[in-house]
Amino acid sequence: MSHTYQYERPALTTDCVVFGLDEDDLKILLIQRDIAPFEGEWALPGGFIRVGESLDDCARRELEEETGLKNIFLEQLYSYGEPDRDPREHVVTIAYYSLVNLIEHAPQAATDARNAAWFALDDLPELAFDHDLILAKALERLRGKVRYQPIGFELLPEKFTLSQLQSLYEIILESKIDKRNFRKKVIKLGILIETGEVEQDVAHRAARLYRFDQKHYQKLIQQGIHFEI
Amino acid sequence: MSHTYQYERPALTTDCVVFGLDEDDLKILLIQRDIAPFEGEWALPGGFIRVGESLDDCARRELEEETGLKNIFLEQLYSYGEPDRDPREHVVTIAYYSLVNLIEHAPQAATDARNAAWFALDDLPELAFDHDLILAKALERLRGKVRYQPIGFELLPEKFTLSQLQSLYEIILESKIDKRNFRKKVIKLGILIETGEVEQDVAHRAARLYRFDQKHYQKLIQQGIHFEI
DNA sequence: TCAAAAGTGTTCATCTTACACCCATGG
DNA sequence: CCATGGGTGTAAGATGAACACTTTTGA
Repeated sequence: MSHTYQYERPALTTDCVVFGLDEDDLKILLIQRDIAPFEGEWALPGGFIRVGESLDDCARRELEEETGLKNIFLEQLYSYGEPDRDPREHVVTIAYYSLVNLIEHAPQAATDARNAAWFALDDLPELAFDHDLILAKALERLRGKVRYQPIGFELLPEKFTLSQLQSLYEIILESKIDKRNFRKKVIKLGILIETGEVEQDVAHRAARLYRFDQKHYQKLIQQGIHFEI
Repeated sequence: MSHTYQYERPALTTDCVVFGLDEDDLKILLIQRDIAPFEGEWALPGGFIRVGESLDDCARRELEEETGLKNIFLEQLYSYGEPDRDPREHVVTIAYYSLVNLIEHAPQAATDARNAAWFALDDLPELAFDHDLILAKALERLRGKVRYQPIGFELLPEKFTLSQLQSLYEIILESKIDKRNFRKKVIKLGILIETGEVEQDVAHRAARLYRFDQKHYQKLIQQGIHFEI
């Protein structure tokens, strides 16, 4: 079964930068390629777009097929189409980035035959294709966006402590934040709900657990409130 | 001459939202389609990507072919790939947006046979395909970005008055700005150079002309200075 | 009782906002 | 001399940054 067109067409793929957060590192999920080109090297999960499939659907499908991840935060990042970015032929890729919380989505290997693994950002292998470029763009987007949209919550479990939230910002933005000022600020934003619960099984004073107030956040946005951390 | 592939492939295009600014309106440049589908309707300039051509190159080429515009500010916006966005077949488009200054790039008709025209945003015709969606995204991007990156200067002539600059922000952001506060702010940013010249042929006190200081801006960015208007 | 992290306010400097009048020019 | 937009400063309020000690808990 083959398909014929009047004019040549580039091939089309999606690729996804998956970010996860553990205790003290921002990590990304990579797949070890089992076919040429770049066989044996590490690459972003992704694959070819099917006719009749939307870009978002493709990105989600490939992610689930290659890593087992589903129902996660996913957002389009940028499209790459330099003619020589794939040595086989002209391949255009629509890149996405995704945020998952490593506690609920364990860093286990992939569901199918491929080898998937989490890598800390400062301990990355060489990446196949132009995936280093894509990763750099994703990081830039994450660092920019986390400051004025509450996407960071995607990296945390549903209930979290203020220290966890602060640590998230410190890790992503690579800078220290003053504890008292940080707490004043996020509390004043009014987008956190105190659950009334506290941490369990910690060897020190247990911290209060909070949830992100999605509904109230939406209301604030509609009122044109400018959120910034 | 035809081309055969093992798997079906969506077609690939670029489309571009071109913004221009005149005295009191933000305008966009549209092309009247001369072939089906949507024959006779207005659409964003754009067309099919050639194999071996980068996405940016394609956007620039199409823009020049259809509107005569070249050497202008152009930036990738977002990619659209809903399978039914084009009634003919599955077409994925990489959307761009562009900023031109209407004084140096006159609102004349296109170079080739097509009919091109500038429309004020509040007086738009119905757009072909999902181009209304793309336009909305471009506007959102422009309004967001103009506040923290000096892209607005692309919409002005090389030398401009502070009133023109203020008017630009008022038009794009659709809100009034205090004259004294605005001037204090942009002067303090230090990214304007006084040319020493003044307006000519105006029926009132002639305003000073300024230029955007690209080099100094780059230096500030490298120092991590956060620019905001 | 010790270690480890949670939790909490005040002060000072900076930035933002609101606001009104004289100036220069051409017609 | 008048109409038009150009150009300028100050005061009050809001926001951001710096900073240290007490509390709770489990080991």
